[in-house]
Amino acid sequence: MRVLGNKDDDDAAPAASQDTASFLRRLAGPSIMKAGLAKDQTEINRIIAEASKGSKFYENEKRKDKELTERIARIIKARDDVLREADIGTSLAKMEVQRDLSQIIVHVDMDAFYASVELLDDPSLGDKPFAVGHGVISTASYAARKHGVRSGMAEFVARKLCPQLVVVPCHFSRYMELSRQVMDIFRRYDPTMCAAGCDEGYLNITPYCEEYMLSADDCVRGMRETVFRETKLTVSAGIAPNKVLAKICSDRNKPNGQFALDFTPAAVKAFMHDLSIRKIPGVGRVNERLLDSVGIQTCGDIYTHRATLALMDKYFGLHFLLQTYLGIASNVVQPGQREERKSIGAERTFHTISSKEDILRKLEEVAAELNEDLERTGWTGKTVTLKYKLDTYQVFTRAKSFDRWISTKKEDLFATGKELLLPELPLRLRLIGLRVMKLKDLRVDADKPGSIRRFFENAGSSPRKKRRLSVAGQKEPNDPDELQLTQDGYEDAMPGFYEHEDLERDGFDEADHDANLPTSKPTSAATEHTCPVCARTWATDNAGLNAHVDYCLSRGAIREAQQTASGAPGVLKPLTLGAKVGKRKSQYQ
DNA sequence: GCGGATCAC
DNA sequence: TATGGTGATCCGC
Repeated sequence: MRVLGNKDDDDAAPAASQDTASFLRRLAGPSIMKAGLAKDQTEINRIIAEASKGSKFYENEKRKDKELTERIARIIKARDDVLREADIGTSLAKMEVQRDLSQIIVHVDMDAFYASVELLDDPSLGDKPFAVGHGVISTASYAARKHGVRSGMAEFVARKLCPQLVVVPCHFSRYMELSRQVMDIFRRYDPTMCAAGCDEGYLNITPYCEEYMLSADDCVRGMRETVFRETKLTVSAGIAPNKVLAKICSDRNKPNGQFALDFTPAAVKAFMHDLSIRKIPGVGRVNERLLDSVGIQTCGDIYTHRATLALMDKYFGLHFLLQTYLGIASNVVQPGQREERKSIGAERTFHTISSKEDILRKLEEVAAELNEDLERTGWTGKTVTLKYKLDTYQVFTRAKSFDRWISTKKEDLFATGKELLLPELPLRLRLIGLRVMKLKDLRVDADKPGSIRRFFENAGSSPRKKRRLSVAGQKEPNDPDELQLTQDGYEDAMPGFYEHEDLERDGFDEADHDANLPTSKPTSAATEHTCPVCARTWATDNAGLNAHVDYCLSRGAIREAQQTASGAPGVLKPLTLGAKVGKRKSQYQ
């Protein structure tokens, strides 16, 4: 870099040099920025420099400017070193080479599953806004969603949003029964399909389409029609070259629709470019905020801010984000295996208790439940973890490991839990749980994967694939040069208390934030709607309304509803820097 | 190995 | 008045 005042150079007119310009500004003094609009500050600076030239003061200023210039150069070099090290261009090129478009992956997702089953069993629910759950909403009917009712929402909040809401209790055995029926249909199209919870799954329909000379779209349409014909349940589907894309696509034309991505790199990248980062599995509310803090809202922004991300790899996980930017992920579909289970536990929420007797009674109940589950499913383990939640909702865990397989007897589980809990007292508790980890399978002849019995036995578990193609003598799986696109993910989680959010078709996903405001243009079937949360009215369709309601709710409207209801101030959870984005083995590698 | 935190379903 | 249960993974220590 050039610095003003090289001996040979004094009479040159280096006005074009950035460094020179900055030195002239420096020389002009620290108050220059406050000087307001001088008529020609550059000319003034030149005159000042001319007047000072040769003085000790001038030489000292020149030295300090040189040092600053060098300091900046070191910083820039450090940045460039990091970027060179990260070598994003090469990384992207390597990833691109590994892109596999040969497999047709489908994500199938039942529409408002629990609610649809309830409607099936009680047609009188008709078009009424209703929800399934108790205390907390498991699933809202589409009519209820129009009022802003969402899964995971407290029932009292839901009633505030929709006073005429009908809430029916869960009938898990019915859901499991229909889930099994539907999964059996899916398996006709891919025998090794992977159930992901009771209401969704991943299929590889490449062999099926080939055998029956079907397009992917026709195959999936037929599959969805079959499900409806045999169960009267509707299912939405996404068709794409990998699981992450398929999952995002299945949300696109919900309910009772399907969406196929073109199987070309250009189409995939275009699809990703404007997609909200929040749509990426693994990016939840926290990571969304963290990424937003460095200017990333869409997957396209990943590339825009790649330098920042390279510098902050430790916090964000550059590899994961670059894969996301390119729309590259695993396309391996296979059923979850029993031996992949990592832990088994039981926990219960109750009204706040604080007496030692009450607390120990609850602990004992939880120990009894866990004992049942362990014995029924044939597991033991080496580590017992106690979990408790204070009446402030803060959660704590305490663990104890043994050098032997533990007894799964209720009394022994209770004793270990007690040992962990007593030192913590006194406490005001609203939840107690026990979990056993480092499992040992007591059933040597485990049921075959995909069997009905296995499905029910595993209820509540969510085994995830670790490393799929780890064949002895093969390439080291962690070789950074070897992109592991064969890594599996989204293995079958079993039914949770409620199904995940499933929004209606949107036109919201890839829109920017402004598009979530009532000023956004309606797509089709636009009529006058009023947001149940912010009370604004505008012309939109159901999808637009839902998108807006989600936006509203995500901006703290739930808290407001609570305050209105309880008169108590909402509690903002602190933002913490937790696990970095991605690096989820189940998804990418 | 432990505890906190995040995420999915 | 009032907000779930099960399981996985990652990080820092």
